[in-house]
Amino acid sequence: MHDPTNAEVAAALDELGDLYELDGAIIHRVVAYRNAAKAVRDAGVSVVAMAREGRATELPGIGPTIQDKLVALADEGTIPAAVKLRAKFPPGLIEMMRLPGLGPKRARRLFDELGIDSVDALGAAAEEQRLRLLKGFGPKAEEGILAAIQAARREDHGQRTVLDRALAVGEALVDALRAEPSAVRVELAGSVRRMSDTVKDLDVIATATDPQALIQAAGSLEMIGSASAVSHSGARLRTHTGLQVDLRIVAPDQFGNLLQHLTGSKEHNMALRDLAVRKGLHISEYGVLDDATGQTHRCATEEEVYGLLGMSYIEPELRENRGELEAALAGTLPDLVGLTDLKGDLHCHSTASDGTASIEQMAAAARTAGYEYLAITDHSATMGFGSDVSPEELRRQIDAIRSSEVDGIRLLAGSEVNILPDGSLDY
DNA sequence: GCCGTTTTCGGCCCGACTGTTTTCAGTCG
Repeated sequence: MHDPTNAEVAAALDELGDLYELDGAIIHRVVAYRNAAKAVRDAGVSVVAMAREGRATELPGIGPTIQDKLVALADEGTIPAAVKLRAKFPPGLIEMMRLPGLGPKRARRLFDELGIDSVDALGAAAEEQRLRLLKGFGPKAEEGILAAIQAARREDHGQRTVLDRALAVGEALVDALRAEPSAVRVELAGSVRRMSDTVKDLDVIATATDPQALIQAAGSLEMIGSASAVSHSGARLRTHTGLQVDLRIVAPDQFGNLLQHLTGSKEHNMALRDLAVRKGLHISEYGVLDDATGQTHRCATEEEVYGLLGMSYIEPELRENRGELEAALAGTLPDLVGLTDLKGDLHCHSTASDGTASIEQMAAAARTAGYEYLAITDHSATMGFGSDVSPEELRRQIDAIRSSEVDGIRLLAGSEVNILPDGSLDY
């Protein structure tokens, strides 16, 4: 029997949180389990091993009670409280409460009062219009539930877009909006601004001399397929590529508040607000309310928002509540590696094998990017693809690379480059 | 259930929206 991994422990804590939520526990207790699950997921060492030594409480969000439950999970393979609750609530209930529009309270009432214990049973009951018998449920609820079930079955909900595709669409959209006469400032927010690996949708915020004109113009852009939820403050757009875009127009003196709010992450914002409350400040997308004066500070920039909390500016890429808030308070935020820090590329293929550009073209591109060196690493015949390169041809290519005349860039033959332990190059 | 340069008890992020209600609970981002 192996010790449960951190991922397994975290899943067990999340499940217990779900079960307690169905059981009607106060939300803070449920949140405590989810926080603990996150702490376990983020831990770099075995949390079960820590628990056995009584040290799991060293992790933020894990106290004596969860420490004990972790030991039980390690010793008995399960948490007794979870066993008890699983007997009370069928697994289908957890699936039901995950449907958009349903939550723990409503899922629980459907189970208690109508005996509905699975998504399938729920769908059947909605079809037969039996849900409206319940107080608080009406025709709209039945409609919404059926739509949610269909969406879940189609599995197109929860589908995410890889960053490079989302970023390309987002930057094109921002460029197009900036070209509108009514636009003053247009920026990407959300997970794409944090450079998350994948994103669910795009958030764009803007200031404008004529908000209505900009919203109208956005809906008629060539790349936009449809616009919905159009209001005085924004619109929901969908690109032809299928990506959803939430556009928000904001007053210039609140641009920083909204940009900070919509950039997230949710975890970062929750921790930031929690920290602010301890200082008597309340952060929202509209401003920062100071308990002491009753005044709400509107911030044109994010620097002002973080500054009010005594923090230096936090780069979007760091906003995941992984210690960046503490570092911003202590002034120990790291300098992020940026494109300008890249000194070269040690893996590229030319038209000599399966690349699409010549050595000279790539060297010129590398020089434009500010690189110091570029290693050409074309396939040899032993790789089994690309053109068949004999040892003689390889030698000729190395000579060609060495004799290529491109100013300001050092060209290396990949087969002859070694990276030394200290990171320097030997060739 | 966790946590504390406001507390060992009493708090725990903020606001909008929705459908169903006669003032709001539940859900969402």
